[in-house]
Order: sequence, then structure tokens, then C-alpha cells
Amino acid sequence: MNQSSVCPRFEKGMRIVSKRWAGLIIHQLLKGPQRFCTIETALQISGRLLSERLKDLEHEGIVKRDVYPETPVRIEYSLTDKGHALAPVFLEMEKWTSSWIELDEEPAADPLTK
Amino acid sequence: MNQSSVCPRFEKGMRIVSKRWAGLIIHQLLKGPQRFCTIETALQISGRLLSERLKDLEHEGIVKRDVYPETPVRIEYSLTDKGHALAPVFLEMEKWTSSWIELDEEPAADPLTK
DNA sequence: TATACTTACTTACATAAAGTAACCTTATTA
DNA sequence: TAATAAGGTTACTTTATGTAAGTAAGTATA
Repeated sequence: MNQSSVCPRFEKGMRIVSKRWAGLIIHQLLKGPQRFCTIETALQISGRLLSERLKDLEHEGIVKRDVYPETPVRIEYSLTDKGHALAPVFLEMEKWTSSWIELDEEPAADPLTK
Repeated sequence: MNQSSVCPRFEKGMRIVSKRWAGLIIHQLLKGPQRFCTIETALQISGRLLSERLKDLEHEGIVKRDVYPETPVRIEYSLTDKGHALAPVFLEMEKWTSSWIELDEEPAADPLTK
């Protein structure tokens, strides 16, 4: 007896996309195909988690991994159609954050201590 | 030196909304103000986490908590303007999930064992 | 009066996920 | 020969989540 009133597809979609880092990775890939280390630097995520999350997203059919056997090998991650279809979600999210999110004041960068 | 290329507001917004359960709670409250136990039942979330997450969201100015000193006391959670402003995000998310998410086949419900 | 019930939580504890740092492999360059 | 780079993996610590039981205030019931 399932008394949940939430659409199970919506629940599943949310679980995939709202997993820690997943949204930011997809958002980053909406800018175009990118290599592992580019994403790693852009998001300041650890290799361990990036690797894990890219595998998850590939498994969900959202991210595609292409190997270019150059030397040195180049591996590019990009979005599938399913991944690109998320663009409107992130567009609306960008609108919301730019209207409603204000940053905590961070201590002014001090070149001596930071 | 911050070499991250991601807009910090976007990052912060994502961190708030994509925290486990937060999205589903907001989505649920978009249907209208609701009491604790209604959300708990609808989402099948534990009281412990629901309580914690509602406090987070209240702290972020997304959720409002109203106490009606009836007997027994009634406490209603609802969205603030900031919370309501997330509606388009969830609308796009709903479109995406209905187009692209398919459910894993779950074992046919057996009234004797389930 | 004692017991039980309801809502809205909180506490205690086990498990899972995330974060951090060091290491690996293949190849390239100094 | 040593150092550097990409794309990871392994080992370990910390934090978050899940689960179950307990609490407090206010009825309602026996």
C-alpha cells in the first residue's frame, strides 16, 4: 500500500538531478563538452566524487563519455538528448537564483591569509 | 584565488534546493499550505528529517511556519514569495520527468506480501 | 482518576554518502 | 632519469541520512 501522493517519475527525476554535485555537473556540461579536469577545476569537486557522479549520470543516460585515442588520450564528457532536455530547468533555476539568492558576505580576500 | 567558473549565487541556490528532500518538500508545498504530518505521509519522509529540512528552508526564507493556537494546536507550513518563485523551476522539472524518466519495473503489488 | 491518543517534534544510534589525501598507470617532456 | 599530466582509484575520516523509540501538551475515553 503506497500512500505517497507524489508522482513516482517526478520523485525519481528529482533523486537523480538533485543528488549532490549532479546539478552543477549538468549545468557545467550545458556549456559544452568538457574533459574531466576542466570540470574538476571549474566546480572544485574532488576527482573521486566527480568520477562517481559522472558514472551515475552516464548510467542514467544523461551524460555521454567519448574517448579520443589521441596521445595523450582525450576523454570528453557531454550531455545526451536527455541531458540537454534539462536546459529549461536550469534556466529557470538561474532566474530564481539571480532574483532571490544573496551571498553571505565572505571575509574580504586577504592576500596574506588566503 | 577562486578559480571556480560557476556563479556563486547559482551554486548557493543549488545547494539549498538540491539538498536531499528539500525539492520534494517545496514541490509539495506548492500545492498549498500543509501540516507536518501531511507532508510526512505524502513524502514518506521521517519526522526527524522533515523537521530538520523544514528548519533549513525556514532559515533560508523559503518556508514559513504558522502556529494556530487551536486545540489541538495546528501548525501550518507554507511557501514565502521566495519559495513560490521556484514554481517555474518545478514546472520545467515536471515536464522533463514526464518526457524522459521511466520507472524501473517494480514487482507487481501482491496484496498478500505487501 | 488512569490510560490512551494525537500532533509535532527530539534523541540515540547504525549505516551510507561525501570529503580529503595519497597513490597508480601510461605517456611526454626537460 | 626525473618530473609532469590526464584520468582516474584506494584508503581513511567526517558528515548526512535512515530508523526507531521517546517526549510534551492537550484532549478523549474507560
